[in-house]
Formats: sequence, structure tokens, C-alpha cells
Amino acid sequence: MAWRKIACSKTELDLGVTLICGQSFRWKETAPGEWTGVLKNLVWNLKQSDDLLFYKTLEESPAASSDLTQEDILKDYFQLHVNLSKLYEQWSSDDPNFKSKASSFRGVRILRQDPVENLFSFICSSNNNISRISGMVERMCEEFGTSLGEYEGLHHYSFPSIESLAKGSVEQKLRKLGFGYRAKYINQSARFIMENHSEHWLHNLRKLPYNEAKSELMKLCGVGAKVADCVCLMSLDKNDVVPVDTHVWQIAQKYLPSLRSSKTITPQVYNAVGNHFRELWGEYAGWAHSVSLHRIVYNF
DNA sequence: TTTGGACCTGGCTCC
DNA sequence: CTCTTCAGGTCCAAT
Repeated sequence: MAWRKIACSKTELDLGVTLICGQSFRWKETAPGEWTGVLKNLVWNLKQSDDLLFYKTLEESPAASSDLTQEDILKDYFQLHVNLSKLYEQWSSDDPNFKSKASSFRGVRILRQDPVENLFSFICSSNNNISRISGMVERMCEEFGTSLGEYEGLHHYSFPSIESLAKGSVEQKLRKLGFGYRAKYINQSARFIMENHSEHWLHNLRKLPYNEAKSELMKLCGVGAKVADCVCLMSLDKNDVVPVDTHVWQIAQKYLPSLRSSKTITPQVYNAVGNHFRELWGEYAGWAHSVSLHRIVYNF
């Protein structure tokens, strides 16, 4: 199948960084400058030039998303309606630190992910590293997802349904797949959602205000403030949320001397740090956070 | 309300 | 090659 294209400048979207920086764990660079992954139950191939985003899929017509064209799916996933250059200008003008240290890393966007994939992937992220998380998520899809076919020698699977993760045998299977103590969190959270809500409940959290959505998420086992915030930001449309991880915490201490007395991230401290950056960066604070964090984690 | 430990695993550094 | 430490946290028990 031939490549199709969408107009999109590299300053608005840096594919490589955006796909690999630890938001989604399912994209792989299968050739130089070319990424393969699963989105809306389709296998996608993506690449870009300075002003075009190229895409093709394994299947022509998506059964599970027939109401959307493939172009619509990508525009939604990358949130291309958001003018990133304009936001960089705003963050640079409001925050000298962003301007001097982060503003040159162009095209880092927040993906609009599926809440189910987002939640269960990030339950895996606690006290863990990106490389291992990626392997775990891949094995989870292989074990509990459905096959989407083979593409250039690689098999691809859908992200498992909540129902399939709620079954009795899941914890033990995940343990064998190397999930450690997170195996229980995944199974218990899935079971809690199926027993108290429904498969679609997570999607509906998009309609709730931030605080309510977060508080609902934190009722799940293995979901604390940080994971809940990641889900709010990356799949529930709460663009101003800044998840406070160890990196953000380190940075925050430099600029908020009043917080230095705390040895650990207490709920109060967590909120103070999150609020600080939310006020500093504004409506899309979570996006600015991802730009800054990328720079920190990869030590550029 | 706050604090310190334990928790699975595998990649990493340093012997 | 073995050992220690640690990685984008969370839960639990004891203050």
C-alpha cells in the first residue's frame, strides 16, 4: 500500500521523540526514521519529512473505527489542532527557564491516547524504567490482546480489553511474564472496573473535571497521584496537568525553596509542585512538562 | 497527617 | 562474573 500524507511541519511534530519519549510504549523504530505501532486496532507505519507526515496501515478499512477516516485518527492522536509553536512562544515568554533550556526541543507533543492502554501501561511504570515497561506492555498485548496480523515479519496485537485483564488467571500469567508485584495491580484494577463500572467507563472520565477524574482513578489498586495524573493528561484531555515524578520533583526543589524541607513527595508537596507548574505554564502546562522532561530524562 | 520500608525485575556500573 | 544500586511509584503499617 502506498504512503499517504498529511501536511505537518517538523516543528509541530517530532515523530521520533513524541513516540518514544515514554508516553506510549508501543511504537518501534522499524527502519531509520520509520515507526510501527498499533492505534485503534490497526497496524500503522509512520514517517515524516520537514513538512509532511506520511502514514500507511496494514488493513485498508478499519472495522473498529469505521466512522473515522485514517487521517482523522492520526490528527486526533497527535492532536494536530493544537498549535505547538504558539505554545512554545508562550512558555518561553512566561518562563525564562523553559526558554533557555527546553525551547529548542521542537515538536514534542502530548498524544491523545486510548485511556485503557494509557492506564494499564502506566500501572506498569511504577518504580520501573522505560525499556522494561515497553517489554512488559508488549508481552501483555501478546498474551491477552487479539492478533492484528503480521507486518514486515513482526506480529502485532491489540491492547487487551479490560474484561480480558479481569479474569482469574491473569495475575499468575503476568507474574510469569515478569510483571512482578504489578501483576496484582493490573488484575485487581481490571476486576474493580468490570465489577463497579464497565468497559467504557474510563472513556467517560473525559467528561469529568480533573479533580473528579483523578479521584476516581485513584480508587484503583496501583494507581496513585502520579499515574492518575499521567492518565488525566495523556488520555483524558486534562492538558494542564503536570504529573510529578522524581525528575519534576528534583527540578521543583531548585525553584521552590519552601519545599526543600520535605524528604519525600507527600500529597501536599505533590500538589504544590503540580500547581506551581500549572500556574507557570498555563492551560497546556502538561505539554510544557513533557518537553522539559524529555530534555531531563535524555540529558541533552 | 506524615514517614519509612517493602516490593518484582532486569539493565547498569564497578569490582 | 558477581554485587550493589536504581528506575518516570504505590501500598501499608506505625507514628
